[in-house]
Amino acid sequence: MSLSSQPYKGTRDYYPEQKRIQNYIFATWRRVSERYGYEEYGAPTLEPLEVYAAKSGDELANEQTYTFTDRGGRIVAIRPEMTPTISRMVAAKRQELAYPARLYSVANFMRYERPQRGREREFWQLNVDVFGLDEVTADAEIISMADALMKEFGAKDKDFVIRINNRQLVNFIMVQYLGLDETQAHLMVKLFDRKDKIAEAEFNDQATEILGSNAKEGLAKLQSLMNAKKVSDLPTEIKTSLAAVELNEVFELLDLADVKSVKFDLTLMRGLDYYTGTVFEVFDTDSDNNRSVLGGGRYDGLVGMFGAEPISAVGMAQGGTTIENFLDVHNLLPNLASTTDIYIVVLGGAQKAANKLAKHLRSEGVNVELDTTDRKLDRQIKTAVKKNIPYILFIGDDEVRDEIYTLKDTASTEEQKIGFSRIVSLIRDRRRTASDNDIPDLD
RNA sequence: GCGAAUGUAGCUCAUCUGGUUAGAGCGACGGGUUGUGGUUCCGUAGGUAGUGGGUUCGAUCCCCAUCAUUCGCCCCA
Repeated sequence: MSLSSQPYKGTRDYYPEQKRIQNYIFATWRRVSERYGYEEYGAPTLEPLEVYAAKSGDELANEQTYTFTDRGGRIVAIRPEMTPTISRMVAAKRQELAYPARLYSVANFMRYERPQRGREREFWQLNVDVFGLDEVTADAEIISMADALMKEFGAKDKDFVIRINNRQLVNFIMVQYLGLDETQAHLMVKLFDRKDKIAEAEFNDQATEILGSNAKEGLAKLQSLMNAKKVSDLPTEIKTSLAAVELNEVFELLDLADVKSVKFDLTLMRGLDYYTGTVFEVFDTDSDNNRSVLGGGRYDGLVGMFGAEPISAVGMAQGGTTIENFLDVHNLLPNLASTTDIYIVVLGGAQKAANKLAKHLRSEGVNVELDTTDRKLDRQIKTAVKKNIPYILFIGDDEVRDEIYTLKDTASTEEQKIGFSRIVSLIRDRRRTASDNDIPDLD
């Protein structure tokens, strides 16, 4: 019997070509996070299941989590998200941390779901969170970072839109304005969430059903709500509520921060139950990839779940698969070269000298792959090209004698005769330019 | 968890309403022209048609099951 070479359902193998892309995404995540003064942390892949049960939402905790029972009878979950974990970590060290605590992580997660575009069972995610700030400046900072992150990936303002809402504003509208009871409010929230996916008539039908005896008045109110493009367009009794005032401040701060692609969207909910204030989501505006590529919000109650005094929190997360799809659709994926700088092609009987040269180059910090196969020249070159190695160095009898080598730029096919020390400085220069742009590009 | 489509060589696909040894391009590998690839010439290897059953004289083709992939729903990153 032979084993299947396919990866487990919903997971991916990262060969060097894919891993380069992933590394590029990770590097961009880290760079932007650190630019805003956030520091990286790590955490266990496993957590007790109950960490998720309370606040993540029933479906995520009960049906989408990989769980098993360990030998001590404990029910263990593979983390499906980071927010409960970082909240737990902050709660544990609440007395020692310096506030505001700005933290980020790049980590993998698993969810037991049906895989489809942009959604895998194992995925990697950036998590950025700030703890200990009650003020809306924190909300604005996180959303500004979301904008900066998209820009760092090369996106333009028109490529994405940041939809912003506030959970307390939604609550206020459901309870105070529409006068719904708990059950009705819950159903209405679900309906709001689905609004973009269904026709207007269907929305109205379902809204009528939920509203029951107040349908006529309620529908009229809903209509005026849906027409509001800005917070200030909302009916007076709503826009003077605390939540609306705060949301408006968030928009003002974003405007000051020059964040352009923002939009008030009363139907934006986000699925997770732990959000308590601002919620936002970055959507791709391209019709081929009309989906969320980043999301987040304020969740002031989660740290307090771990027995500590409550600590306010605002955070966001971006999935590696979704951003990769975004970059693909918008043609923003850079041409990423190998981490190997030079591939040495050996001619005639120069193998010994080539070995020595490789050793010298490596001792100067140059990444060198040496062809030891004695194959025909074109085969050796093909290997270097296929691996996307930026330079090919030829060494044969002439080169050994003169100590001047032929160095070929793989992408441009241009060649130069060059000595040892100049090769080293050339590679160093290239590395420096590459890290300035932070795109290890061939061009 | 629900619905739909798909599954033939490493990849992209053929195989004309079931009919003898399943083909092509690209790729891989080897060699030639004796120091230059992505746009040379010659050659070689590689498929129990996802898997398991069934119908039939005969199945890549029809039926059932199962696995996988893709696209939706649910949910969400």
